[in-house]
Amino acid sequence: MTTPTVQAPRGPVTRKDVARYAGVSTAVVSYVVNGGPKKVAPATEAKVQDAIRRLGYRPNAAARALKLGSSETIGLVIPDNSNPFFSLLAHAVEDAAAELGYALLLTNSDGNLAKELRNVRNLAARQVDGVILSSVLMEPGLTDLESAEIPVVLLNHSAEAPGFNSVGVDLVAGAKSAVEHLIGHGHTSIALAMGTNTGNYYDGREEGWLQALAAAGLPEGPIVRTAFTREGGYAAGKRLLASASRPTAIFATSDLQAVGILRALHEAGVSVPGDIALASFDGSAEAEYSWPPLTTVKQPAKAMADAAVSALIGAHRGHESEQLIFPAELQIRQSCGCP
Amino acid sequence: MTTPTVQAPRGPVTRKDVARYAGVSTAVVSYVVNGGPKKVAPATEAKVQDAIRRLGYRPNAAARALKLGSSETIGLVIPDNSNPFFSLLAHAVEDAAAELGYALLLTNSDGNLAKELRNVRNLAARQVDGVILSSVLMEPGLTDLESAEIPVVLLNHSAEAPGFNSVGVDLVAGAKSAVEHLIGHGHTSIALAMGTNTGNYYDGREEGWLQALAAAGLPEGPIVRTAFTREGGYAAGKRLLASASRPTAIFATSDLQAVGILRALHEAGVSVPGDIALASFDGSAEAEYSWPPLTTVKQPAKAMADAAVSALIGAHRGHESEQLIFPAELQIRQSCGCP
DNA sequence: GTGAAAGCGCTAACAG
DNA sequence: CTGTTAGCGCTTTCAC
Repeated sequence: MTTPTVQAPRGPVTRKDVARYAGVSTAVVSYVVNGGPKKVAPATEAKVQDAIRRLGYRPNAAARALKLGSSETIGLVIPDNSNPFFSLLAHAVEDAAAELGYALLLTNSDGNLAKELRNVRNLAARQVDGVILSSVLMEPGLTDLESAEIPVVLLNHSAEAPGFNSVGVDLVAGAKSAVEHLIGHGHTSIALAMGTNTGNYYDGREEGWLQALAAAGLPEGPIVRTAFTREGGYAAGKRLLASASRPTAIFATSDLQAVGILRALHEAGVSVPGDIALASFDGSAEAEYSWPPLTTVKQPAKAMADAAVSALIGAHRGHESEQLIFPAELQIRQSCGCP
Repeated sequence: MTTPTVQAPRGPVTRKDVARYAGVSTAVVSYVVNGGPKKVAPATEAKVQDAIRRLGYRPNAAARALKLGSSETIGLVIPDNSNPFFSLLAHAVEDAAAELGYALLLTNSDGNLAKELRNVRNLAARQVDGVILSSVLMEPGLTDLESAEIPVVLLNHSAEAPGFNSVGVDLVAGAKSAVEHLIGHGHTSIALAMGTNTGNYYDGREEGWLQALAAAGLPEGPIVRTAFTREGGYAAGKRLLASASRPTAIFATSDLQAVGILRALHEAGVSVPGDIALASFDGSAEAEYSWPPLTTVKQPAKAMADAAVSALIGAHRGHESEQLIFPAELQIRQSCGCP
């Protein structure tokens, strides 16, 4: 029998078991597990490491969190991770958090204010070290986080939000560039398929569309307001097609809506971009594979996620809150009329 | 001054503060917070509730987790939540978990075995109460979870996995039904665009395709093996188009691949379903909005997620492991040739 | 370089 | 019905 007599410790093995096995104190085990704060003699360290391996010891995160007051976990609240843009964002947030050793508690609010509030509250109760919130509201109610002194950053938030850290995208400039591009193709009647937010605040994309039109001396095209979904876009497309003043181009405020519009257009036998040109916003992967591929304003999801996470983790009490706005870049494909 | 003298407790307020404020013991606070295990006089309860509200008390989840040995959290490991099917699944899992009061720690493995392992390990260390794993492997290495006695269920896992709880879909029957449908349209040369797993085990969808062909006395069409992505499908489409024996129909093992194939077909000017018919697998929302809309085998994501969560939460030690296989239903749209 | 011990916030026996 | 208290597993100060 070469195997040492490891009496299988009943139940999970704790730091105490390791200490006993290695013949040291529990403190020493802590020192080697955490690489500090005290130095340990190489020989002792080896003994401990060996004990850890043999016993299959895994530190208890809950105990650690209790002691340290930090769970090394952050919470993410997004409207819907089935939306390609948000799933991309969520993935990027997870990566950025993991990089720093944080795990991600994901919650969907389904665009529902009550659910958003519930999720935030729940996250606060779970001692997360911070919350990244993509709110349906312009000024989310964050009393729970505030009273728990949990840092927040608003993600995908492009409006003013004094007092909050936020990261968003330049909606106005992004939308403007898309509409200008459509204008460059010779269009003079450009509709807007505007997504409706629960919060119902004024959206920069509408402003950008307006500005581009005005700058070119063009009249306001028709606006149809609809959900930020494929279904919403589909409905918008049909309405636009039926309207007396049928536009020759459409700017949609999300790729998902554009995909819906595309379907409506195809069903009606109108050719894109021949009869009606189309551009949208988000730059999700789906936009690249629609037919025709969508010209879209691409949001730098990865960069935004990184910024949100580091703003959150770096957000030490007393920091000035800052509002980061990233530029969005027009990604030209074929739906606009480019070859 | 009508406001009672609430000396703002420095730092987070604990159960002790509440007890002091309400003039009761900490145990009583516990009883009212948890609704048990002891009864509390209504008057006392009211006092405590009031104290809780006034002080803004929120129980510390870490302490609770430490004491109870349960974090009320489950971990989910999926290949990629940017894949519409997985993002749908993740959303469904989150809903099902939330229903039972559990939060969801989300991790992506990016189809990468090392990352999958790392994520599982990390989740185990975080004292999750269970892990739902959509592994790249047929028989994932779960030593970390086993030694930590953390229950697992394999999700989206349709192969045999003795000893594990698993929930999956009937790949063979699903694929077969799609291919049979294509055969019903008169096709005799039906290609397979087969997704490649890292695990590289035999996939039931290939089997289903084969069976349908054999049952109809048809020769095996060409197979092209490619990634489970839009890009993979695109490459597959081009290869199929270029091959000497160009098929008249294609069965793709995922919607994403079908979307890629669609792009290749459109670019080549071949009409769908006129020149080449197409059917795929998953039933994601994206399939409904492609052009033409995809006939696809729909996986019951919601039901699968529910089953996985209840198998996990209900998974008491000693339970027999069971393997749930859900039927997948053919969703007929236009890409197959139906009007 | 190592160990003893206090205590993080909470639950639930046990005692009154 | 309410209070006292031990202890969950861990970190870290303080003493040796």
